[in-house]
Amino acid sequence: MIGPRPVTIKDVAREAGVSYSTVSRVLNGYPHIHPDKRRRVLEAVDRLGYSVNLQARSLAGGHSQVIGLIVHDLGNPYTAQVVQSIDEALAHAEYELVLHTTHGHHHKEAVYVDILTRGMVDGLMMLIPLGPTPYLQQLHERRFPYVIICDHQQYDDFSPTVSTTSRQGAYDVMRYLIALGHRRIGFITGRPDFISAAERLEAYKAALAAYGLPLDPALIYTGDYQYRAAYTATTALLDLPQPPTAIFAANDLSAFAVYDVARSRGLRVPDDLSVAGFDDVPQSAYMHPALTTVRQPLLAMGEAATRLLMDTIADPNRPAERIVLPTELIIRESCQPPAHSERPFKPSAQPKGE
Amino acid sequence: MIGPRPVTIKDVAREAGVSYSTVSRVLNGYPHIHPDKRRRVLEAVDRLGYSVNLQARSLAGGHSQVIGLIVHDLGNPYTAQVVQSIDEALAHAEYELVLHTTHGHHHKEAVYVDILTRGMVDGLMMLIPLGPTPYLQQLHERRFPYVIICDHQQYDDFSPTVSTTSRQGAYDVMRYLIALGHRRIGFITGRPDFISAAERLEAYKAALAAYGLPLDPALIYTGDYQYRAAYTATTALLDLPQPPTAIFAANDLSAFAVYDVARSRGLRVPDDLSVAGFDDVPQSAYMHPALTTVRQPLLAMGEAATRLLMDTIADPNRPAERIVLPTELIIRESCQPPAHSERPFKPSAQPKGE
DNA sequence: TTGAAAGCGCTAACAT
DNA sequence: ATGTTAGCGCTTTCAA
Repeated sequence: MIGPRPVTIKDVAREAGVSYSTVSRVLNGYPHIHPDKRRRVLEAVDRLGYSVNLQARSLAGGHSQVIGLIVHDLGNPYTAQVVQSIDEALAHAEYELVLHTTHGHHHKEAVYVDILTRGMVDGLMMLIPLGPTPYLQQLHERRFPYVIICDHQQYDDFSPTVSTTSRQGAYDVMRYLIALGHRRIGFITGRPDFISAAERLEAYKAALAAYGLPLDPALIYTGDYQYRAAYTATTALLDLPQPPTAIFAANDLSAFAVYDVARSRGLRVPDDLSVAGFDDVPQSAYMHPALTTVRQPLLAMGEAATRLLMDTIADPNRPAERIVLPTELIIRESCQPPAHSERPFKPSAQPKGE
Repeated sequence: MIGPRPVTIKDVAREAGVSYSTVSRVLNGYPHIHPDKRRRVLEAVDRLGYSVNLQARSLAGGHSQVIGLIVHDLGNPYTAQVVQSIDEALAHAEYELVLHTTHGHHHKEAVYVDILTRGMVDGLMMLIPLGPTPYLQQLHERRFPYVIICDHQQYDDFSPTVSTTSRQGAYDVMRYLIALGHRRIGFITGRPDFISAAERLEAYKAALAAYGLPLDPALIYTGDYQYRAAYTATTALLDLPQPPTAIFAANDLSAFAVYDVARSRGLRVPDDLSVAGFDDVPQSAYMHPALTTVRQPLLAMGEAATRLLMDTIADPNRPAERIVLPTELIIRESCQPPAHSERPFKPSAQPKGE
């Protein structure tokens, strides 16, 4: 890189006729400065078009005003939305965003954490759908500010966390489907190594149990949150001797696959088959029929995570806060009572447990 | 941040029993080093778990191994896809990604460019749908490596650019629709201040002219690449005394709105109304009917941009290369000959011009 | 082939 | 209230 040397703090100092630490003080909002000098510095900054070199500031022990975000996969709408809201919230707080994607390789997480926390960033956000790992423990011991965003509630007991009532959300779907009168409800799971997948499966089982419905293992088919696996799963489910009257897919994308299999077999949704998803990605509302699903408060998650991280940066010793955001059952058009039931099944009493 | 002090190059030097500039040399692949010392250094690095502080390296005149990406809006699938592919390509090249979103505020572009190019990054990528701006000129004069990604072909004449044959893509859609027999084709434009929108509109007009079809201004309705405006536009178009038999929307999201308006009026796509979009975002294939659209080579764009930037970093004085990637007409299910035409209209001769 | 030392631009003591 | 100075961790001369 050739061309005019960037304007440094020293240029400003010379231009304003003050020492360069005074310039630094003005720039960092240090209180006791003669109004005159402050004005002169500000003018010089303006005139010269100076702006701070974040690397240098950070190296010198200041803050970098950069935060690192490590995500698992940028490709799905869920992640993309959360990233966007984090990005927006961070912009308000005048922070830069360094983004790292592990592309699904878990071993890269620790590497990226290491790179980023070596002076590069003031804080770290992790949007990684996995369980506890050693680097979190280290981060915690170093009192390095970080926050975890996950769509379930338990990670470990020392990490600041933003999560959602996703288990409850899955339960809500099931309760809704059961109340509609469905007794054979198929379930397409998420990627089994994700905690979120296990949680939703548990909720599926819990709801069945709570309403005294039998658990038929044949109705549970393992997916991976992707279209293709869900397509296969749906085919298998509908080929069952006693096929389900409703299918609950562990995420919206999987639900879209259910739509397509149904359509290819001349089955109408919801008349012949009810379908519910999870996430409420933007296109779910545009589908036909519009998908009944569980909304994850994606925007709120990003905002909460940002606030939590800012608080932690301000005081790295504060106890780990955990924010749990509510999911919401979004009832649209893809579910109705099963074709052959005379009328919706009304749970007469309280479910057992819950 | 408290806790164990990060391992520095000096620690490694002490551990290996060499001077710390030797460590630096080993780490940077400097050739003339005694194999023994090299081994000892490497072992010490391993034992201590050392990794370089990118800030310091960058400040000291090395490279930061970080590249900056400025995008206009992370929220749309188009951007998200390109960002993902850039991210992936960059990871292969062992670069970090600093992401900046202007959230549509053009005045922020220059600010971000300034921040990022002050030592923070080795190169810059811009995914911003606008025309020439002064900061590009400056970047060019400084020989600061950057590349522009836009979906049209002309930006300025000195910027390395990755673009697509998007004008041709729009023309292809029109030719296809015309060949199908449509004579009244509605057009929902993109956001007027985007060059891409103007280009697609031009292509629309050019195709009409080339095939000797009249240009009815009533058939052109201004949108903004968003669902809502396209919904309004479609309503207006279908309310015309002589409504179009086909609607070409300047992006897929707008085409989805056309679907919905059609559906709400009991019009079947494509039987009663043909619909074409632009972009080929992932969900377009899942819609029913599957959307005929123009595929932008989003992944290839990210890869090409990365390669171009790497080349420019390697030699900042190389002449600006422009890579133009082909779009592709993806014919799916949403278009067919107009209901009342006896048979598809076949352009008998070459169109005039093209 | 290697070590010593001078900065990169900045912040934060330490002076005054 | 302000100037002086010592680093932050590293790369890169410059010597040897």
